[in-house]
Amino acid sequence: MSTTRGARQPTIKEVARSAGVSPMTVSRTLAGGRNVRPDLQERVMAAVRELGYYRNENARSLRPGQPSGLIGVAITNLANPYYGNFALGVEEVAAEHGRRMILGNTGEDDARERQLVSDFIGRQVEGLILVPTSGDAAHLRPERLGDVPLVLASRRVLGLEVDTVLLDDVGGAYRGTIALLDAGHTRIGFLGNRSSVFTGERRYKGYEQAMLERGAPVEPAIVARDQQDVVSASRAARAMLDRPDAPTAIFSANNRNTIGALREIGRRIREGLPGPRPAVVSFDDFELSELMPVPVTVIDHDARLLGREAATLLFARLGDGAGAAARTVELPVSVEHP
Amino acid sequence: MSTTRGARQPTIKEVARSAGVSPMTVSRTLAGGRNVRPDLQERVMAAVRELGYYRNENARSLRPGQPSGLIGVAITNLANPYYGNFALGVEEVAAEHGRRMILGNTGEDDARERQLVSDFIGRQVEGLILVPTSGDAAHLRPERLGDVPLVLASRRVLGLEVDTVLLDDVGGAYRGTIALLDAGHTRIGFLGNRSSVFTGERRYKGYEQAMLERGAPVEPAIVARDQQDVVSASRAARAMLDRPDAPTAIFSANNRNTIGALREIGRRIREGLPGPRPAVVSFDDFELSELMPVPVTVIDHDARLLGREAATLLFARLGDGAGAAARTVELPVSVEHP
DNA sequence: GCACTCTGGGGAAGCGCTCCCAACATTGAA
DNA sequence: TTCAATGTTGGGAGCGCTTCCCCAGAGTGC
Repeated sequence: MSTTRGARQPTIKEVARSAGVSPMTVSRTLAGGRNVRPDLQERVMAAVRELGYYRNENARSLRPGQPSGLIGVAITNLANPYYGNFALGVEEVAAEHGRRMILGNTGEDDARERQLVSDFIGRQVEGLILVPTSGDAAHLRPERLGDVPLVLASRRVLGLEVDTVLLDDVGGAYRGTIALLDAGHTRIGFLGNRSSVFTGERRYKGYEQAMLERGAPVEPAIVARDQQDVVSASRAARAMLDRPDAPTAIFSANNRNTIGALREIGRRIREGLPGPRPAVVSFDDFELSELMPVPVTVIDHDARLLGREAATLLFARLGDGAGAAARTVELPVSVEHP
Repeated sequence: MSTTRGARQPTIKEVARSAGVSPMTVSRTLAGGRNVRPDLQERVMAAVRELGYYRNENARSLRPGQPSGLIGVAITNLANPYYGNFALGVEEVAAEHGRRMILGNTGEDDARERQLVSDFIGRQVEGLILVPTSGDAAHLRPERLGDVPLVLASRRVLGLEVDTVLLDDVGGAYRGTIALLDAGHTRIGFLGNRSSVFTGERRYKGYEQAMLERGAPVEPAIVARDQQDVVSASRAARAMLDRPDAPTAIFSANNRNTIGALREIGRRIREGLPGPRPAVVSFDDFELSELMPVPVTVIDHDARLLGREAATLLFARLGDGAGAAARTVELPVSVEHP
């Protein structure tokens, strides 16, 4: 009852004494019970229950060759439901392999990423899964990581030849833009991440490709590529729609920009402002898109699947595929019309 | 260059040999460098960089009294952005205290929760933060947890006297319902979790209290309390709205039920079905609520803050407040009219 | 009856690290 | 010059666990 601090966790020795056997027998029992008489096993298990014993996994993994059972995962923004789903996918596959996940949030800060990776390795993780920030990546080079395999998700890092899981960003953005063009739009605005963000660049490329192919103008005045959050996205959409030659459609390269754009469009409708009510294509799904006051085409993809795929690549490398060449998996996206 | 498996991480001994000092000097240098000559420190750091050495945190925490630097966090649903934000809040505070977070997802499964807790303790976490599932909680009793402090978030566990962070569920639900009644509604439907879910029960209580107080009828036919996901919520809303005496307003006890209800309402509007277009009060915020075709009042609260608060309670207990009585913090919610 | 194998069990060592203590060097004061 | 105090370094031990090795005893085949 008294939860006095320092009532240390019981050790294997105390279990052994309580069960009247040697520590070795306890260890063997907990390891599955090979070559231990059933009656002794039961005495051991009773002592374990009695004392509330938990095997010290850290001490266990100290022994070389003994895996730690941990996977280090660093994502850029836990508050984004997309990455929450991603982490969930990783966690599912990790659990299937009996591994636990240590999760860190980088917030797009590469100093924080370095710190996380270093801590992960210090904790003897068996592998790393990262949504990399766009900064310097010296700490991800194989000679720094030693033995620990790395899988990148969502984004690639220049000059780093490792397993990677990507979306079909270019193709999805292309097809989404084509959908707008097919609907008769020619002035199509672009909202997206800055070009140093891998997906931002790729999705812009898809947009640009479609526009050029159809001879539609890519006008700098209606291309905004520096919004990372909803507020700045809203502002960018406002500036665009305030112009006399406002676009009649908007391509948004990610969830945050979509929400920002729709907020601004909603405001204009509520306040009865003049000007177009632009159609929207959104890379990334969001809930209730069908209830929006303007038609929204969604370029949908499955974050959880992305996480599962990343974890699958990692465990493949932890298994047989140790020395194999780096693989890149590109997951398809679907364009869903309103 | 060759990443042969088994190119083991370098140890403190190798660093010592490379720097021409004893392992002790390396250890001291890494611990801050007290009582180590600056020139030796530099030689050590150079060797560390050269070899790509990472201190083995597991071995380090083996020594009794040495903290592991880990906090175990288990939440019920990572895919829910609400819990993603919660985890983010925990992570922030943990990072401020130099701790890392191990995150697990229970999926409302208490067997999984047991397993996670047991693994966390095996990894010598310094503390636990849990959004508990509603099942059996024997594994959370202090005699099972020994030394490891526990903080519950969002939900309480019957008969467990531990630090807890809650929302003002009852008050929020009460005020949200009152808002509907004030607007003239009397037939107000209820969508929520089953009553074994702590928040589900509390929020129903707030609704009921407001209804009874104003003499409005609480009719079983328009009270649905068993939806955990969007699809079943949608179905429940449909059944309710298909009735000849359909409610003119709906109180939704959480995000999932809100989304489901609005999907159904949107469908009815699009398809031009007859019947009321009910006003909605939603416990839990969601993005773009201002763009909905029916007025939505939001009972808003800050998941990230909830996480921060939970972590703060935990670190208080890890610090001075070791023996203090269990505390409960109830965070306020705000009712935001459309 | 004997040598052999097989099973169940214990002891010793050591994983990487840090605490404790001893040894030595250096300094300032007496 | 001597002594004590302080600063700097290294050696030994042990954290909890498991792998390797060995031993006792039972069973087996001849």
